[in-house]
Amino acid sequence: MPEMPEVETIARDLAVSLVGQKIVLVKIFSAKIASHSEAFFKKKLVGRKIIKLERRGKLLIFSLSPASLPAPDYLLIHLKMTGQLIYLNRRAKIVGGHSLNSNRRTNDNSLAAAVGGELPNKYTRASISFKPNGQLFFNDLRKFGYLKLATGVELERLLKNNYGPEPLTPAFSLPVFQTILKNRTTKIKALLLNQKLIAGLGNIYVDESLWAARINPERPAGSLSSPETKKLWQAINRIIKQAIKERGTTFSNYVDSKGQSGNFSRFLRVYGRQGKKCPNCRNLLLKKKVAGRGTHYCPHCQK
DNA sequence: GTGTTTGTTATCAA
DNA sequence: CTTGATAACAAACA
Repeated sequence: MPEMPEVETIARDLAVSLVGQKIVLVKIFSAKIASHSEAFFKKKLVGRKIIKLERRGKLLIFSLSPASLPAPDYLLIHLKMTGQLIYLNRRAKIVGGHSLNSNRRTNDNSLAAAVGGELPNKYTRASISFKPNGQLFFNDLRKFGYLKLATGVELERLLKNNYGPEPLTPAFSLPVFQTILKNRTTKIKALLLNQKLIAGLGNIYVDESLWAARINPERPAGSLSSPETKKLWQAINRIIKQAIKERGTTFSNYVDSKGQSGNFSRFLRVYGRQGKKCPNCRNLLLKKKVAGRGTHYCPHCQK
């Protein structure tokens, strides 16, 4: 489940590999994940260079060099739940067998299928080939993710309407966070997952942040005291910062653009740990559905 | 066959 | 208009 730290890791790594490279071929294997036909993607992308790669929330934004024809200026890629972007720095097709992901620690078979062998594989929904070298594979078991072409105007509107301030930026100051929570009756967990209010958090980091701040996920957002709000704000920033440093969390099938797992899994305190002892108070951690999502928490110390 | 996994959006209600 | 709650989506697994 790529959230902000995972997408940030992918964006940083791919920027090193792809910026300055020219797109020479685009293949769409599953029409569902693409905003346009393969022919249209080819027409708009082939011959253009990647000049910048950014992330906003969980969205990857590839800036394309200008074309002479009116054309989309941006390629947007969203990984949603099970999307992966794997970059292979090679000219020709891989001849299967070798493993990209040597230190895999997951029992998810889709991961093994995705990066353990030949690419493209059965979950590869699109691929982009570059000059002078390399191929980017978009794998997505569940086909929730997408590739989308957008003009500058479209991108601007999309970001403005759907993405709130994000952790670790000046826009996400404590006063801004306080304003976001003020007078809201929705559960704090639902609020933190809402990308229009705060961009980048997902189920893992929300559960971890609420535990770190000792706040129950079902508390009405507006009911947090001033000290609680500050504690939660600090927890979010600290956890996201550390998760980026550790190159994200691999829980089910996340891998980075080289097929490697994220290291933050070692630092998870509540996510996926239901039935185990709370690291703070030693009581049992529980899991229940909150805001439609599996929610991990300690009923004893999260009030 | 049933329930579960989640990022995001559609839909409905107030 | 805003806000909030819930279902739906896809595919695989226990």
